[in-house]
Amino acid sequence: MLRGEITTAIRGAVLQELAAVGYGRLSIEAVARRAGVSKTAIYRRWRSKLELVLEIVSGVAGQRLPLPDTGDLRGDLGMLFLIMTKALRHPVAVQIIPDLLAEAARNPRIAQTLEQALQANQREIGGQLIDRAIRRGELAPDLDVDLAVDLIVGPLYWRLAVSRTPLSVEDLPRLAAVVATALEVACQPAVRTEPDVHVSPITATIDPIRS
Amino acid sequence: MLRGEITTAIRGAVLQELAAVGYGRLSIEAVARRAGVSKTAIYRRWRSKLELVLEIVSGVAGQRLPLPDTGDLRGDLGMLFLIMTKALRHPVAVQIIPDLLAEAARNPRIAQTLEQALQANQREIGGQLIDRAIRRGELAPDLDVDLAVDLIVGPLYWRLAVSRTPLSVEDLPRLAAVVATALEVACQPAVRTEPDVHVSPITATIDPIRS
DNA sequence: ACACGTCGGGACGCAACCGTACCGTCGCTG
DNA sequence: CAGCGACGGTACGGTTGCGTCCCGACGTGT
Repeated sequence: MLRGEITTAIRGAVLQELAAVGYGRLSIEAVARRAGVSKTAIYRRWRSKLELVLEIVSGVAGQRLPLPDTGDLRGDLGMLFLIMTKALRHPVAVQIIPDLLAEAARNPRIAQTLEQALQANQREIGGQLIDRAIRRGELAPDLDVDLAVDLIVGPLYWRLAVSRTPLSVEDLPRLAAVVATALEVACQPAVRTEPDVHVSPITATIDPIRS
Repeated sequence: MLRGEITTAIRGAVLQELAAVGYGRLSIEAVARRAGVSKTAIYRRWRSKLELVLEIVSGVAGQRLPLPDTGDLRGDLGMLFLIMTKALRHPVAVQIIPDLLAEAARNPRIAQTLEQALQANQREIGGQLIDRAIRRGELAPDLDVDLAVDLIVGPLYWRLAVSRTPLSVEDLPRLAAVVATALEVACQPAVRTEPDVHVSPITATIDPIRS
């Protein structure tokens, strides 16, 4: 039987090593060194570096966390942003995720695993959030979901994982409000560039809630 | 005197190798092999792998391209998105940029160089775009610039470099319109969650244009 | 208590890469 | 035309990591 404590030590070491040097430079020896374990212990558990990383990462990223229903789109968005911020504030996660995403562009198996773990999870959450809003009447049913996901995830991911400019938690509701408004407008193709609209798409979308 | 043709070959090989294996696995020998050049030729020109990459990347990324003034915010955004899309469609660029951004999180010198090259350039463009809109009266002068940049760059970067879902050029104007609306709303802290507003922030922001 | 099976640790051969020292060649200059 | 200086290419020792093999230790079942 494999000793669980050693398996755990390896998992932790992989994540730390992944954050420290990235997938490209990840070496089994370094993992073993960091975990205080022999290489054999690793090779006995995983066939290769790729499977090692895939199994561990999908294990960590695959855990689905439920998105509580706050009652309205802005609240749901704020909640989602809070969860995302919490996750991407972990120095290990914020280091690993962009690295693996970059690596996924060249390694199909990594891409596939991330798709199944992270993005499926996130798309489920995003879809959930959007579906709720549609059911509430906050968003149009024919909303472009891809565009909506980009609008929801893009700005916060950019800020936290790419730009890395400090972002306080108090800013999240504002971001949520702005993104919510953008989403409400996104399903109104009539908006365009004409400033002639007097009944704005926002009120037009919000109105059904009150009726 | 150093032979320019060899220097050029090295530059190209570095970019290709960077796209193929990433910064972490980039090896001088592989670059020399790909360029059809000896290692000495490289070491004679650059002290280390870091300086090699920094110099070449900043050379490529540092070229400032002007953002034409289309007359209104939506047009400017569409133009910016077109430029971004064009840049991020290059298979080499879309591979290198996320990789270096991930690497920048652990290597301060890379972070600094990217900041100076890419982000300074981009912030200049973004700032230019925002300044113009403010001067036109499309955006409020007290706009949160950081938030605005996140809203502008985030969605498209996410779509092109992370999610990598196909995105046709025809979708860009729609994205531009949505982002523009979001920006217009972003400076109206009164919006919030109350659906009681009858005069929507959009028309409130657009109105000054017509006056 | 003993024998067996399994696990972890260290060692080994092999390959890739680093950075450098040396050597032949080319072009410029007087 | 001859000499000099700088360039590019090859060869080398050292390091690191890969994947495997063998051995000692430990626990278990009878």
